[in-house]
Amino acid sequence: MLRVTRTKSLCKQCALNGCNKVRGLSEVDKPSLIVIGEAPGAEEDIKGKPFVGPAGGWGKYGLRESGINVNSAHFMNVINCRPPSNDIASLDALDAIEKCRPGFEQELRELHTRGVETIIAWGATAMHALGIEGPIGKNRGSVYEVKVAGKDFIVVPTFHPSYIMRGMKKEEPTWFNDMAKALDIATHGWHPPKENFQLFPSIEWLEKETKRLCSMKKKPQLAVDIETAFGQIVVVGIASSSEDAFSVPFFGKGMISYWKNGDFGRARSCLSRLLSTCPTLFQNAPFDVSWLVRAGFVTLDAIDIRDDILLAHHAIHPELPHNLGYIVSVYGATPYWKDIVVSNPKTLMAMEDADVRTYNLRDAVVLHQVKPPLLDDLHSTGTEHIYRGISMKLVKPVIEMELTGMKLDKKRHKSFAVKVKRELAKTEKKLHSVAGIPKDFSVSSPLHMARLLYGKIPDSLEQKKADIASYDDEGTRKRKDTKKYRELVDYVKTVESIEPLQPTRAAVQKNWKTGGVSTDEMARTSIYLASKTMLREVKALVRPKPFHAEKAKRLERNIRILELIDSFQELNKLSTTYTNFRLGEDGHVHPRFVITGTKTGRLSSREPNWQNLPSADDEDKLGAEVRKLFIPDPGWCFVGADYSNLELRVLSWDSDDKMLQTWFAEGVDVHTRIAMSLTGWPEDKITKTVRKGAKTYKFGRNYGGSVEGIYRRLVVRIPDFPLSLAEFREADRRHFELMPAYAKWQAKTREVTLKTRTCVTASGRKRFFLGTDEEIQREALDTRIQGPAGDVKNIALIKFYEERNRLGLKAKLVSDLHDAIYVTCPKTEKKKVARLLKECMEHEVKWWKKPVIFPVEVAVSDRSWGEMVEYEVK
DNA sequence: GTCGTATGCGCG
DNA sequence: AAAGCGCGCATACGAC
Repeated sequence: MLRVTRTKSLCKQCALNGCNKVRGLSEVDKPSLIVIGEAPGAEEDIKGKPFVGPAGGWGKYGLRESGINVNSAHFMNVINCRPPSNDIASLDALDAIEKCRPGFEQELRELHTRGVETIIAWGATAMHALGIEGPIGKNRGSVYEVKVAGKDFIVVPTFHPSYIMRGMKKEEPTWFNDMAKALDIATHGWHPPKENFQLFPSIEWLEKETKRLCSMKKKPQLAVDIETAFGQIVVVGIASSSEDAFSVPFFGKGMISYWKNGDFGRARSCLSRLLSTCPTLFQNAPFDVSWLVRAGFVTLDAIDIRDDILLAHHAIHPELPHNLGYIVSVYGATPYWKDIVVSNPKTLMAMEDADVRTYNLRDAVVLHQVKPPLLDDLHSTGTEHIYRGISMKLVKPVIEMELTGMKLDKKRHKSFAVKVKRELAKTEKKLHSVAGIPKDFSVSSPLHMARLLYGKIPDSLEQKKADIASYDDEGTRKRKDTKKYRELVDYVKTVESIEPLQPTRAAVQKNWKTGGVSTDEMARTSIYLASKTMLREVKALVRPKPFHAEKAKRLERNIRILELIDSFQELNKLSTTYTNFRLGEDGHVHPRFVITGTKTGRLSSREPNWQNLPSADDEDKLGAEVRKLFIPDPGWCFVGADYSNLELRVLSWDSDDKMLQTWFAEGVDVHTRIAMSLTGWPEDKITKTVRKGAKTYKFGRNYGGSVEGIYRRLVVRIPDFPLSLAEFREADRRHFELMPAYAKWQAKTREVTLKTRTCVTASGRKRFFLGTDEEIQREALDTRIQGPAGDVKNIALIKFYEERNRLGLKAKLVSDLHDAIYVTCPKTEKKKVARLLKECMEHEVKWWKKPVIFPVEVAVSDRSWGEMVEYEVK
């Protein structure tokens, strides 16, 4: 046992004056590593031992989970005495850090002589005390060689256990990893990566190196990373191992060309040869490769994209962040380097060439570093087939979608924009003039809206008023002729001049997650419906009193305002989101599709998000125009196909629910059947409203919604839904009775999720949940449906890409809408492509040895995306 | 000014 | 006590 008393010489001058009450401690004479925290807490103070309180308990749990023998660690703090109310930032505590320093160093020296050199720093205080600057969030997981008290130590900073204890469970796996890394260093020693970088190649050197790499018998895998600025590739970094890398620069500081005269062409040939001869490795290949293809350095066909670190990490653990800095902090050895460059092109081009290229090559070599441990994890988690069989194969189809894009009908877009803006201005004017809403009222401001709906005064208003008052105080020297002052005054004036709706009878709706008031469409609709009811009641009075007329007037104002606000919201959304698209040189909009964008395996889309454009369902709405703005190239057309009821079919198949399966097999309308099963009514009694209600119910229930929660939303969305809550509960009971397999599937999913805190889909995707018990049950229910549905479509995307290549068709993939795929092709190919798309999408799935096919419906258009018409495939 | 968080809303 | 899931984007707002 080792117990270290720190020098007491400075204790008497220390503000805490505890005379190092809680001394560093290990159970053995020769500990294997050192764990440093901040300061003793209440419990430690009483017992006189470090890490015996709740945070200490969590810390030891973390150590054990990381494979560390708690008894072999030496526990110590930056200071040995408890700061008042545990406040490490207090002046007294800061004083103590200084006064305890000699003792802190003495303790580390003592340990060093015993051969202990590895330190886990729990939290920023310990990290800073060891001379490592910066925030813990960025530096955690990196390995630092530091000199303290004249001795060399290896430090791995990570989160303080109290941070994890306070509920940051999402960081827990990262925390374990960091500490396991420290254990590995304590056991096997620290071998920092070497960097053999060529930053300024001559053309001769580049050609020689290209020849050497490309003529090797076993072609080396090249890690590739690019930097871009002002629409140009500035440098391509290529790493042939975790230590050796070279730059292929094109521009230097200030966008000055790197190559002179004809050497650019020679450099370009080298790059082309490298990229089309050797297998490659990327962090986010869709980004880099689409740049490389557009720059003409390689074709999509020629490049062999063998691995992608981002995709691998996502397949292993979709919940975690996937940026390279994070992945390297867990799997790699290079200390955090991402502060070197900011994404701003101006700043990038102001940097020294050596700095930019070193950063770029570091991005490349670390890919080799982290690849082997990532492949191990893919193997041990059983997610290799997701990575190799789906994610990697999606890379090229996804790049193709981005490169293809869709042509924007400029003329139509212009008139659409004008129309939306005109309607918006009209609505706004009415809000001001007719409904008496102040001009500065912002529909997008929840604070304004809360004042209007509930008369709620924002909490921040008092502070703002106090601020204004402080301008009047003498001595503050605050000038009133400033923009800031005017804004304050205007803000208060606006909020106070909003006359709240009344009477409303609707209860204030709370946001259950944050406790704030709710001002969304549902809350507004509740008030709207209540106002309508009250108005009817007032109007129905046989002998109304004079104040009733006043009341009716106020209610009419409510109704008017809420109607106008809804149409304003709708138009505002259209105006801000869809009247300004960024176009490529080809006049196309080029959205990106992100393979790692979701936790379930769906794709996500961005810049712009192609997956949430208003659908063309409601012809009367202006939103229906948006998809019509996108047109095929001259002589080309669109072919699209969507799975019918994909998620519900996945559920019926995965749960083996005979009822649903029968309905699907018979080809009847399932939502009508569900409505019949809920109500017990015959088919002719199922109105559109009831069917809509049944659909809402089924979707909500599938994803873990409660009967009450679903009903609460349902009555607002479908005001004339005929069932009472009691009847709805009864319907729910009946529904589950009718579908015992579905009920069992849900129960089993919940049970397994709670027990394992993981979820495996039929398609073999895994999630390792980090949320609360309640959250993760709902997430698991959703993932088991959404995941396989996404993968059915992912596989179709891959199949189409491959088959199209095999057949040599001109058709190109355009878009992915979760349950639909859109393609563009010459009109002459329409028939072939329609058939091919249907065939590829209706592939047989054999997961869990239960073969199944999910049927699709095909549609085509020569005109626009918004005018697709059904197409019979022969 | 820039950033992160909250809120709301479009889609499946 | 109650809470449907998965996204991206626009705006507001407070902190730096």
